[in-house]
Amino acid sequence: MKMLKPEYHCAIDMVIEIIGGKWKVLILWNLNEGVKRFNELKRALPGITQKMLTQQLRELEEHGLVNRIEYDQVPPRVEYVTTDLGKKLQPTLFEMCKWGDMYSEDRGITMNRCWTTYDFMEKKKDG
Amino acid sequence: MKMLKPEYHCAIDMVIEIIGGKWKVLILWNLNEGVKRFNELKRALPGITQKMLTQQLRELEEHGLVNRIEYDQVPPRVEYVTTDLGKKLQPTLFEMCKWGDMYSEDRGITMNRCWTTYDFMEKKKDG
DNA sequence: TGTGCAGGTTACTAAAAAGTGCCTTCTTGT
DNA sequence: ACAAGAAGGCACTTTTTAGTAACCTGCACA
Repeated sequence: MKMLKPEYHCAIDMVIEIIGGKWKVLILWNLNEGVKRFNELKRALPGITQKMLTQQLRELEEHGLVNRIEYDQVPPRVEYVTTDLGKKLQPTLFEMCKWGDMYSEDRGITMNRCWTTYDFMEKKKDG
Repeated sequence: MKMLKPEYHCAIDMVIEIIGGKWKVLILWNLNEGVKRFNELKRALPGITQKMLTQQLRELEEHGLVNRIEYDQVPPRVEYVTTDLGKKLQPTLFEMCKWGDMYSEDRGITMNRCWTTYDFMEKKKDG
């Protein structure tokens, strides 16, 4: 399991380590819509393997960005939810998204979007 | 050399790839103060190897965040400067820094700082 | 004559991150 | 009797990143 080291160059490096995993942003994006179950997330992330989803969720949990809620049922029921710390990351992701949008337009890069600047605008309007 | 793939999950993933190298943020931080020569950067980044500095600078250049200016002299003189695209990244880095500061305080993590929220405030005041 | 400096390159190695495939537990449905 | 679904675990391989060490050019200086 990836641990945050006690020493970083600076806060930005730390942030990159926290949200820099292969699937982290995508998971946060999905959980942003609301609470989700394991297999629900799995279906929402085409191409992710069971192992990677578990691993990334565990890391997000360890870093305090998501909560894992286990219900004592059979068959098991586990739900994932973003924490307050995770919600507070939104403005940061928004800025990254804004720059990324500008950058990719400038350089003619296309991509499968998840978050767009527009999504954030909508969210702001609703909130 | 690391190429940006034609396809990304989303803009945020792309941004992480662009600034996510081991020394990228530190280099940008240093170049933020103004133009620097190769060995000047090397001295400013204790622990970096020649190879890593060259490599990270090449990637930053390829991604359009810094410019490499080579003077035709002997001994060689090469200067590095952030581009407009690189300068536009500042608000993003500021947001990352802000969240990181809050996060590390919340979780009792200490670090060798480069950028701090304070630095950005000062910059804003001056500009 | 050879040492140093500026700004690299190349080949090789080690470590970290991601991906693959198969195993498990319990229960409901056919 | 057997499959499927939920939520993983474990061992192994591959790919990606980072680090080490040696080498190069061309001049200036002792």
